[in-house]
Amino acid sequence: MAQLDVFQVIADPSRRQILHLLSIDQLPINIIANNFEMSRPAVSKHLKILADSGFISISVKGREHYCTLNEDGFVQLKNWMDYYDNFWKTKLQHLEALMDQG
Amino acid sequence: MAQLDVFQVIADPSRRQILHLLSIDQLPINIIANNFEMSRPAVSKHLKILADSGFISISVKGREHYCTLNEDGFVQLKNWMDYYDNFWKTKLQHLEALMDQG
DNA sequence: TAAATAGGTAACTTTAAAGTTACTCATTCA
DNA sequence: TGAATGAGTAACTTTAAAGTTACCTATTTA
Repeated sequence: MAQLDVFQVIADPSRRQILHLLSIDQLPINIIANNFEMSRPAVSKHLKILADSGFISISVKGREHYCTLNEDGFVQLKNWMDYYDNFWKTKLQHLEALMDQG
Repeated sequence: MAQLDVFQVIADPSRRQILHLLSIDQLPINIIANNFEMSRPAVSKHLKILADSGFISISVKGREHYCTLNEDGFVQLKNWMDYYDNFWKTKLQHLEALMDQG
């Protein structure tokens, strides 16, 4: 399967909403689906994408599949963010250095 | 115009590559376009999207349009990231608290 | 001032993503 | 054990995004 792009994964508002739900509590798939207008199979697809890209884990308990947040996907995003965080921090420090000189 | 979703904006690999280029130096549009296989109008569209969503600023110098990174777009992403950073930090602290008890 | 350079935009095509319905399997419970 | 519940998946449709080409304007320079 083609490696999923984490940026592509969180581009979808529904998927971000799912992540937010799961940041409050772990939930079985039907409960998640109840929070959306769209059909359960649609939610199911989103969950598969989130699982394949490392944002959630799914554990089967009887006939229920519980979803939990998984740090892996977030780490990839954070690495990207950190680069630009550092860019802006460095820029600010540079400005401060100029101020000190002046 | 419909408000642009910053997550949607950075979902495109070309746009992220543009941001990376601009983290090294500010550049006029043609120079940016030279770094890509795609046509200049395609790059131009990406730049408009990046500008409209607050990731870059464009300043006209004669017939050249210089592109620079703009912090606004990044801040929106960072706010989102911080929520989940906090989620994982809190979770770790909770685990540590359990360890201390046990 | 004509040619070259820098860039915007409209019209169109292609493609992939997100949704749907219909079907299937597995588990639970009455 | 049959009905209900929880969930996966295949086949299809629709839509929006990303790219293209063609054409236009503005600025610079020879």
